Amino acid sequence: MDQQSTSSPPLPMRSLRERQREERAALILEVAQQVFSEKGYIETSIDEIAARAGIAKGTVYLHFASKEELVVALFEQQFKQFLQQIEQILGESLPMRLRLEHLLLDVYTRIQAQGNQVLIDLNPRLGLTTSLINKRPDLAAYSTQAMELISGLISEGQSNGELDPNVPSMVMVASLVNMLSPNSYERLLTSGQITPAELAGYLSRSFFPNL
Amino acid sequence: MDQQSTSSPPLPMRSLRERQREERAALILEVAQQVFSEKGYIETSIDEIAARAGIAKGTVYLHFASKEELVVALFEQQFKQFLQQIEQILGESLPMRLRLEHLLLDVYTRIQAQGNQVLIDLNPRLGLTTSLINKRPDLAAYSTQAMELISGLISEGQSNGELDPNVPSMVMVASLVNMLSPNSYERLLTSGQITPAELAGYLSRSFFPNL
Amino acid sequence: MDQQSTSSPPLPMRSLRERQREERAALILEVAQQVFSEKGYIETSIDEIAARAGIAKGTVYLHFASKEELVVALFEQQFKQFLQQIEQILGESLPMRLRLEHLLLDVYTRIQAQGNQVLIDLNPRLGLTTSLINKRPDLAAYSTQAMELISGLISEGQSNGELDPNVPSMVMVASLVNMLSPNSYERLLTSGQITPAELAGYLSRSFFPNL
Amino acid sequence: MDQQSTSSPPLPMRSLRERQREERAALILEVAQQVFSEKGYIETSIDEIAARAGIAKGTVYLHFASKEELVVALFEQQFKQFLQQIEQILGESLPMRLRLEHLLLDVYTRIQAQGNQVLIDLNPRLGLTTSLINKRPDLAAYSTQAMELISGLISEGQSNGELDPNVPSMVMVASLVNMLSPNSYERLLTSGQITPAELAGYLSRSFFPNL
DNA sequence: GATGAATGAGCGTTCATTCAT
DNA sequence: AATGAATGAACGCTCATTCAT
Repeated sequence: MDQQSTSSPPLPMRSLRERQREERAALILEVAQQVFSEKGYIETSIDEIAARAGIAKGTVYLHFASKEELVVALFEQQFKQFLQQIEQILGESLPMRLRLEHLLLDVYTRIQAQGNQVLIDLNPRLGLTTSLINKRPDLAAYSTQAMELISGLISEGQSNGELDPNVPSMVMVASLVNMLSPNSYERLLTSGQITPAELAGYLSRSFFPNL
Repeated sequence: MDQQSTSSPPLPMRSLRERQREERAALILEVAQQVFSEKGYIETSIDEIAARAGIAKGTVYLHFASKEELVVALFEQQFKQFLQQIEQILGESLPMRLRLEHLLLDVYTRIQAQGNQVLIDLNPRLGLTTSLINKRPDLAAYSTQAMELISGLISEGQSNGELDPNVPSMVMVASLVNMLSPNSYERLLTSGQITPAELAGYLSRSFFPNL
Repeated sequence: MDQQSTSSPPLPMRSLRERQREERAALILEVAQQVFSEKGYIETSIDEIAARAGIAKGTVYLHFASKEELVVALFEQQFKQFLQQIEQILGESLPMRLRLEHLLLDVYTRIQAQGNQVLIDLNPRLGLTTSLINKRPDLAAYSTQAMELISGLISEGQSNGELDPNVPSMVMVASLVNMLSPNSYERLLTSGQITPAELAGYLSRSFFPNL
Repeated sequence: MDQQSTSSPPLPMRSLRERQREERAALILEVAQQVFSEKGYIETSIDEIAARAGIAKGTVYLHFASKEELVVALFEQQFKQFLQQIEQILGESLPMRLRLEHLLLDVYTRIQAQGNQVLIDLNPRLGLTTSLINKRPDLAAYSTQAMELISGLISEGQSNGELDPNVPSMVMVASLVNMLSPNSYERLLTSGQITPAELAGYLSRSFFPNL
């Protein structure tokens, strides 16, 4: 009666299981994100992630082979989302300045809402150590891709006169990236001293002094 | 009669031992700086610091009461140097813009030479955890002092027209601090893509768009 | 529908695990008692307890949060047993002398069988340090309770003429407590030179010289 | 002038040095006694002994080969004193009861003045562990010698009718030894609830119920 | 002889990972 | 699949002992 598993349609069964599996993985990632943000990579224990997710410690290992794999999966998921966001915003048919401002606004809004989750640069705020980063050079590809998107935007701005062509684009890119993985900005935002829109506006102006 | 019998100066003896002591402490700090920079606070073991310094583990504890005291001593030493540097540069009788440029140049030169050691804000790059920082609220005083110096510079620039008074000074301070505890800039500098002077010049210009 | 699917009793499962858990804890306590008795608190290492129990060091910490908690748990377990024993014996409807003799007999029988485990007074034989004892003033309550029980017995004996009312009761209590946390008596017993019954009889007689 | 050491009379020189040496050793023993009494053997560090004696740590090792040798020397010194004291008191031409009372009075007076220093039985109060004691079986000889002295006294009392001959002498010896390495008695004395003379009197009476 | 800096074995404790159930 | 008890390597720190000065 209860052992009929092999004969009935395996597909729905499978996909149900698979869906459940994915939900579990997503839950773990979500909880992991929170705990990593709060405590940093090293001080976060698998125990705490499991406890907050309401599952057993061993279950985490059914989905992620190690703590390192877990943080890498999290990084990839978030970076992919971030890349999509950049691509979408940069693809809008707006003047370059407005697209930049949109991007900053978006990032800062999220930071104010839930702390910095952008993880650009394998966000050092997470306490990711150089040694871990060195173990996964493949992850640099994401960073590169983001840099290229931003580079393209900068170049575009320099060709059409919106940006000063005398500043090397790599400096502009670096400045922008710095604005996106912010240290001191975060404090301004989370302390409520300034709104994301205001901050985005002011910083955008420093990119477009003449506008 | 029986106490000053040797007639030779007892001071050199003392100062020799003391000098050796200080050299040891300096060596430990130097090695600790390196390892903390490479691996972050938590992943750095006293064992490794001792091994790299060529001394025994116990010897570290003759100079620093705990790992925490070690990192705090390191932070204080570096921050004091940094504050002196800021004070000296900001006190020069130069237009505000040149003093700013000088400060950036100085910081970037050091970063290029030896990696970021400025540690502004209990540099999260070291992986210093919130819990550690909360245990030593006294250290926040250093940060405050630096912020005030920078704040003063910004205000001065806004009053004499060198800086745009319409941007809130706290945003300008945050931008400047961000430039001083640099994420992406570091890569540009250590990879040799740009010189400190160039970078300082370009970034300064973003503060003074009209000059 | 989906939760009680297995139809078999979930309780046995639970209680099985719980039983195993308790057995482990009991095993650890038992081994700890032995090692503490042999070496004293400070010289006993968790490593040795684990090794003798045939488990890993970490496993000890699944049951007791720290070495201190372990010794406290051991103390409480034994003192509770001891208090129950005193209360039961003192509650018997026998002449005071016989109850006293019964108590001594009981204690000495246990000492002969397994060494002194009474731990009265946070037994200094364990090498429990003053600093540890000071950290847990709550444990003094056990001692107080035992002293009060014994005090009551002595007072009773003095009122009904079984004991000499001219000796201050505190001296009698101290003498009796000394008999219960015995130094030299232990040697007599464990060396087999005397039986518990004989020792109890003789000592009882020194309390009741006229009977 | 100051290098005439080899030609002049070496004897006084030697004995001076020797006397100084012995004074140093005595000082160390004295301080060690204090610290061991306060903290127990294991929690006492050579560092603290040296510091309290006002000498360098290494100097302790010029006089005692190890921490264990130090505590053994201390034990021997004190036990020898104690044996002398027993011998002297027991040799007095007094009725046995008064000699016993004298002995108890003497021991309790010292306990009240400075805590228990008798160290009988390698006093477990010092936290001396069985393992240490087992390493030095030779020390048992002191204990044996004291037991024999006390045994003689007891036998004498039993032959001349002062003590009940029906109680085996070993029980009486054990009781007496228990009184001399006192646990609960110490509290009575140091808290001032009773004087040494009173305590000695009451306990003596329990040995001589009919007097 | 005296010093005290240096040593390094050893301890209590944590936690990523494994595995029997 | 899910559990969570068990594991054991690794860490921060202590302190008896040694040894260059």
